[in-house]
Amino acid sequence: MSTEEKPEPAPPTNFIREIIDADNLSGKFGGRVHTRFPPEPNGYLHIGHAKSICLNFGLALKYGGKCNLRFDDTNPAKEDVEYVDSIQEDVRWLGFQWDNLLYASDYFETIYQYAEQLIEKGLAYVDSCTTDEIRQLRGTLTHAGKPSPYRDRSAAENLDLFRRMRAGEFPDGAHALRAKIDLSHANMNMRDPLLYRIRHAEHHRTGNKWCIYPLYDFTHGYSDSLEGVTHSICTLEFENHRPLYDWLIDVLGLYHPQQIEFARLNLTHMMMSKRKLLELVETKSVTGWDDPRMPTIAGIRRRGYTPEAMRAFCEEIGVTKFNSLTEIVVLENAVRADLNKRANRVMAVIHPIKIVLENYPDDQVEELDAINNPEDPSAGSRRVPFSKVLYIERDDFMETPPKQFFRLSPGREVRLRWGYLITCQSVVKDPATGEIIELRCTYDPLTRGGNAPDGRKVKSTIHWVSAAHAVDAEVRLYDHLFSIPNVADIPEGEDWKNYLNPKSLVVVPAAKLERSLVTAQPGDRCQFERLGYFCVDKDSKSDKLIFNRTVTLKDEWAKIQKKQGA
RNA sequence: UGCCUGAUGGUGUAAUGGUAGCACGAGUGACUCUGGAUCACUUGGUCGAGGUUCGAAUCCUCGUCGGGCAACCA
Repeated sequence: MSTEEKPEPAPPTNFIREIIDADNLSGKFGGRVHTRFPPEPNGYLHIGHAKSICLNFGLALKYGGKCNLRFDDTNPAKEDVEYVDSIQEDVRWLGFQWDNLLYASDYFETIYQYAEQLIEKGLAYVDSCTTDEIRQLRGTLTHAGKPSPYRDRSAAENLDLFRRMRAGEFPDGAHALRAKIDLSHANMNMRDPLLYRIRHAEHHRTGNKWCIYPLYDFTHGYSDSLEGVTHSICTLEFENHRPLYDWLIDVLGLYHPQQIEFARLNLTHMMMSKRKLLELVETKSVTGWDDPRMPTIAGIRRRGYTPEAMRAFCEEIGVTKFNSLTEIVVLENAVRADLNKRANRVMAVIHPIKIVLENYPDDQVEELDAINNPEDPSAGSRRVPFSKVLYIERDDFMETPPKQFFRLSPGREVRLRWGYLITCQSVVKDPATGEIIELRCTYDPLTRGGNAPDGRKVKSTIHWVSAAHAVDAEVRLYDHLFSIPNVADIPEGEDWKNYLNPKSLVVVPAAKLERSLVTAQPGDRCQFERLGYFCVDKDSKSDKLIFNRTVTLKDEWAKIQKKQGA
C-alpha cells in the first residue's frame, strides 16, 4: 500500500442493504438472509422484473443467503404454463439459480387451514353480499365503510359455509371469505379485505382440485412465512398492504418476515405495464412477447443484449423508494460497454452505393488482414477479400460536403478500413432521376493495409464490402418503441398506441456483408464497424441471414448534424 | 376530504450531525486505421420557510410539490 493510492471508493449500497445489515447486527433473523422472487405467471417478465430479480438474488448472493423462485399462482383465470416456463428461462438467462422452485399453489391446503383458524378465532367471516354490495359498503377514501349484514355470523355457521364453498356447493361469487378487521380503517386494505373467492376454474397446477382460491394478500405473507423468508421485497404499491401482511401473520402467531418496498423501474421511451404489453402482442403491434422492441427479457435477449449488461445496468440504477424515470441511454450504454469488450468487428454495408476503382486490375482479388477486435488481441484476425468493385455506405459520401463532413466527396481521399487509400474522381448519376448510382474512384497501390509510405494522413476511414464477395442479409434496425420519453405523460383517455414510434423497426432486405459472415449462427453477436452492435436473429437461416441491431454506436457526426439542423 | 409514502445537478444515485461525491448526459481538448473505444478537464444540485446545533442534505416544526390506495387482480 503506497500513500499515493487513491482512497477505496465506498462500496455501493442501498437502503435495503442497510436494513439487512441492521438486522444482522441485532440478530433479528439470526443472521439469515432469505429472499424470494414472486412473479405471477400471467405474462412475460420485463426489465422491471430484471431489477427485482437482480435485487433479490443479488442480496442472497451477497449475504451468503438463499433466494427462492416462487410463482404467485392464485388466479387461474389469468395464468398459464407458457408463462411459468418463460419466467424460469429468463431468470436462468440472467444468470441466477434459485434455491427452491415453489408455487403459492403448493400451500393451498395449509392456507386453507389458516383460513379455518381465522374463522374459529372470530377473525374471518363468510360474506354473501354481491360484489357491488361489498363495494358500496366498503365506503370511500374519505368515508368509513359499513358492516355487511353477514358480518356477525357465528364461527360455526362461517365454518360450515366455508367448507361448503370448498366442496363446490355454490356458484362463483355467491359467497366470499373476508377478514374481520375494521370497516372504518383509514387504510382501505384493512376494511375487511377479501381472503377467498369462489372460482370454478381449472388451475394450471392443481387442476380441478379447488374451486375456491385465496387472494394475493391472504397468500403472499403466509407463503413468505412458510418458506422462512427474512426480507420480503416488493414494489411501492404494496406499501399500503403491509399492515394487512403483518396482521394476518401476527393473529396466527406465525413466523414473521419483514416486508420492504422499493420503487419499480421506469425507463424513457418504454412501457412496463404487463397489461399493455399483452395488448401490444394481441393487437399484433409487435410480433410477439419476444419482439426485439419489447421491454421483455425475452425481447431484449433476442435484441442481442447480454445478461452481463443487464446485471451491470441493474447495479447501476440503484434501489430507492423514489419514483424515478431512468433514461434509456443508461441501458444502451450498459450493453455498449459490455459488447465493446467482447464483440468481434466485421464490415457490413447497410445502405450500399457502388464504387469502381478505375485503376484496379479487373480480375484481381486480394485477401487483406483485418483485426477482429482492437479491444481484445486474443480475438485474432481474419482475411477480407478486396476487388475492383466495392460497396460503401451511402451516408459516407456527400457530393457537396458541409465543413465538418470529412468522409468521401469528389476529389477527396479517404481510407478503406484495412484496405487502400482511395480518391473519388467522379460521380455517376441516373440521367432520369439525378440519383447517384455509382462513384468512380482511384486507389493508391502503395497504401495497401491503409498506410501511405509518404506519411500523409487522411481524415476518415470508412467501411466497405467487395461486391463480388458480398453476402446478402436482411437487417432489422430497431429503435425506441415509443416516440415520447415519458409514457406516463400520455393524457388519460387518449390511446397510448398513438405514441408508438412508427420507425421502431426498419427492415433492410438486402444489406451487404463481408464474406466471413456466411457462417453466422443465431445468437452470434458482432459489431458492424461504425454502425452498431448486431446479433443474428433466431429466425436466421444459412440461406437467409437475418441480423438485429442491438444498439447503434455513439455517433458524433449525428450529433453535429442535429446541431446544424437546430 | 382520508391514509401511506417520497423529494440531492438534465437523469439516476451516494452521504447516516463534520470538505455534497460517483455514473450517465452535456461541453472542451488529447489520442485514434471505427466521427467507436480510451484519457484529461469543465459544467451543474440538497423543494421552500422557520427552528435545534459550534456545525444540518441529514434532527424538529410548518408548508409546497410528486407517487400509491376504494378488483371476488397481483
